[in-house]
Amino acid sequence: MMEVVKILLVDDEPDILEFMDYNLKKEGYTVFLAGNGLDAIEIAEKENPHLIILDIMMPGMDGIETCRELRQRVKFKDTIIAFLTARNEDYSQIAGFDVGADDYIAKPIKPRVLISRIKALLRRYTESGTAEKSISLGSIKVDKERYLIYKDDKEISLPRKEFELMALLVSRPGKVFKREEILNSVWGEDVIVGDRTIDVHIRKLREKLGDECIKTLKGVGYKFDM
Amino acid sequence: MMEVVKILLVDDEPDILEFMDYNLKKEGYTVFLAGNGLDAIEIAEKENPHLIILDIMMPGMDGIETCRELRQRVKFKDTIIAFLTARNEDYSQIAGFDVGADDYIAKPIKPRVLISRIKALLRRYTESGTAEKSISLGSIKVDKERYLIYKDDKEISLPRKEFELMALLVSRPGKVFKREEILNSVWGEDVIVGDRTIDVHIRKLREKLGDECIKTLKGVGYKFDM
DNA sequence: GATAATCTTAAGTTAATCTTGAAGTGGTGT
DNA sequence: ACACCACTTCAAGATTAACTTAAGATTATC
Repeated sequence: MMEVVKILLVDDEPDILEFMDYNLKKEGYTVFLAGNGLDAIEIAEKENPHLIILDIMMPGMDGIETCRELRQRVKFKDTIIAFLTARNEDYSQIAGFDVGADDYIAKPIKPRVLISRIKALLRRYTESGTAEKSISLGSIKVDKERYLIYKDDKEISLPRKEFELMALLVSRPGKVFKREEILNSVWGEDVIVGDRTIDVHIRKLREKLGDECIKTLKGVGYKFDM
Repeated sequence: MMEVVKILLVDDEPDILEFMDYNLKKEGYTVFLAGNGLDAIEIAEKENPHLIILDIMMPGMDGIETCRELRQRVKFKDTIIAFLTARNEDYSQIAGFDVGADDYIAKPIKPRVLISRIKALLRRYTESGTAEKSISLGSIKVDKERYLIYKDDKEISLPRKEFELMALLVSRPGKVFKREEILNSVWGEDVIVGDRTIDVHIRKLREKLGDECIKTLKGVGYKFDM
């Protein structure tokens, strides 16, 4: 199960933000707020929300534009994006779906309807199995289904052991994995390989993904950290 | 593309049925009509519609009840069911999602919104790759009904195993299928065949469809990718 | 039942990936 | 400053999985 569900709300009207924020927090969601499209993208980049709710009508970059912008980054390929729309905005709704939105929610918002919709969206997300299949952190995304790493939207294909090692490190960012732990999960309990093997694989990863992201803790192990 | 899309409309008000019928037929959908829940189930059983739009408020068996009834049959597990709901029917909407509905559409219905919603629903269906009859990607199209592959509009006929293997890979483009998974879905759980068998079938596919489209991930499996 | 098509296997070949040892680097403690 | 230790780096060699081919087994078709 998903531990913490992060939702990013984007609307230029503070009242609406506050209202939704209140209702969603009450349900136990972690909520982030943005008042415009640019802020939204920035926060999304940092927080990797599971769901983004975008108001269509906003000054500056509108919801549709923001959505298009988000969808261009692989990182948000699997993020659920829903539009918030005032009644009678026929055209916007149509354009919205073409831009890759997953749903739209009509204003005025009724709390129970809102919650119900969000649950439905998240359920769909979880069921499609996307959740556990890919993890993204900062500019790096690990897609276990495709066996691909994305770095700054560039696709990087890694050999099996390297990929599995990477996936392990990324699975708990910041956690230090002892060499012992790494051996057990990537190589298996009973496989005997020398210590150099890990080093070399780490080196290959650093070569391909940049030196910064994997840190060495001398005498302890390695950790993934941005 | 899906050849014929069948939609079943269920409402007790003939005006609404006629109105939606007109608009959907204009878009090229094949439409069936039912005036109540029982008829709806009967027609659904016979026609296997891709999408069922149910009015919530109906005399006798209401939309929610009908939906629950439909969802109990495996046959309709993957059918998209949407509710038609009058404004302010808060409670109904919530109950609707719990019953396994995929969306709801608010009355009064506006043609463009209706069409847009339906397209979005069908797209979601297509993308999740559920019970697809034909899938096309780039220059390749797989028609499961006719057991045919088209490449650049050229018809290619494949032997059964080859076709099924191809269909499996194409069903989730980009996903890496492990040899184990391939064996289970193409050959069956309990059939024992050597590992080389898969290789050979893959080779045959590459021979006929070009080397590029099926990629090998050594030690993991194969994936279809354009 | 004969013929053709398809499927499976075995064997040799090729290529990607993994592993290792040796030499290099840098920090730490005495 | 020296020695030690753990990690890094490199490149050679080992290993493993996949490719290829052809032949035999099986299945469908007439």
